[in-house]
Amino acid sequence: MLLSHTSQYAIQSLVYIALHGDDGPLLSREIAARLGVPSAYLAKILQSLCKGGLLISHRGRLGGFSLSESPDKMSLMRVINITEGAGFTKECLLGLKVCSDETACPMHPIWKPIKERIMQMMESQNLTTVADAVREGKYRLTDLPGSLCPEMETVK
Amino acid sequence: MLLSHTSQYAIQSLVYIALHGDDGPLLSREIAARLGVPSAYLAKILQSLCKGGLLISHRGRLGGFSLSESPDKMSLMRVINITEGAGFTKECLLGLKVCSDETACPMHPIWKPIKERIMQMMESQNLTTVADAVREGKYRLTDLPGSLCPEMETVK
DNA sequence: TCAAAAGCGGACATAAATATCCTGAGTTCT
DNA sequence: AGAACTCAGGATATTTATGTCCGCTTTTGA
Repeated sequence: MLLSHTSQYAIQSLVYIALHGDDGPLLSREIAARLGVPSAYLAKILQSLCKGGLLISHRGRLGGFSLSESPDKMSLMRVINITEGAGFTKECLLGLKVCSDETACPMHPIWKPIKERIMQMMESQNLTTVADAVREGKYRLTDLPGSLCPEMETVK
Repeated sequence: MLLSHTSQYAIQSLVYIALHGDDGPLLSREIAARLGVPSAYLAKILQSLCKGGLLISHRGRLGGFSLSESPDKMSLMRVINITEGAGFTKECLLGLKVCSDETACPMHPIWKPIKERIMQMMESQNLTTVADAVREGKYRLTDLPGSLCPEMETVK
């Protein structure tokens, strides 16, 4: 509801790369398979994350995608800004064209603090904090059994 | 982002009816014009709100739509349940198939309290509280100038 | 009784998000 | 150099949400 599939796939992929990308680039195809997400579509998303400066792509043999910088420098807000567009932070609950503090919709005073908390969460959470939560073992990234175990057989 | 256009139109319409529906049913066409929303589309939405039990429709001359019960008994959650479907309260931030307290996604512990607050807001706010906020004059329902003034000339 | 008014509901149209396909360009290993 | 591999990116397809159209039924007032 809050995030599009595109954003969800993007976050999942980046966290996956943060977890498993230490010894070289990861294949788009492999990431898609691990996350159980359409491969060709994910390829487009990874492309846009490259343009957005979060990923670096490598072509040819041993190619793939790797993070452009330290994962703890990449907040979820940076990801969302790329995948949802910059308007994300400005939208009104009731969909009014203009809804600022001055000309507010009737939900504004109730919605505003909640929205701020959402933004704060997106700013404070980054690829490392999420990846750590996964590594702890308490939380999952995907539905696929063992999808986060490096010892699982390689995707063909 | 959080709510679809359909839900936004639905809430706006219901509040409009709560504000102006005291002396008889209101026309779908008039509501749409006041809110600046596509008329034929809104008609469908009002229809589904009838099926959902929030509105009563009246055909023929002097027909239109009126609330089925007291506006303070209609929480926004009731509206959203009709327009977004029941899954709304269960969705995961990262889009995982199953994301409960037991098998949680990595965002779960951060997202859960925020989500609960959103639900709480939707439960506690009802057509009367929102309508009152509009009546106070501090907040708007629409972008149309004077859209909430009954003395504005009738929509033809 | 009849015409006008209003919602009903099915069919259709458009737009945006999601998903797929294919060819080309860059890279690496032999 | 050549073969195998991988991303780039344009074209296309599918799905879902949104939006439109029109003939039908119901209701009311002249």
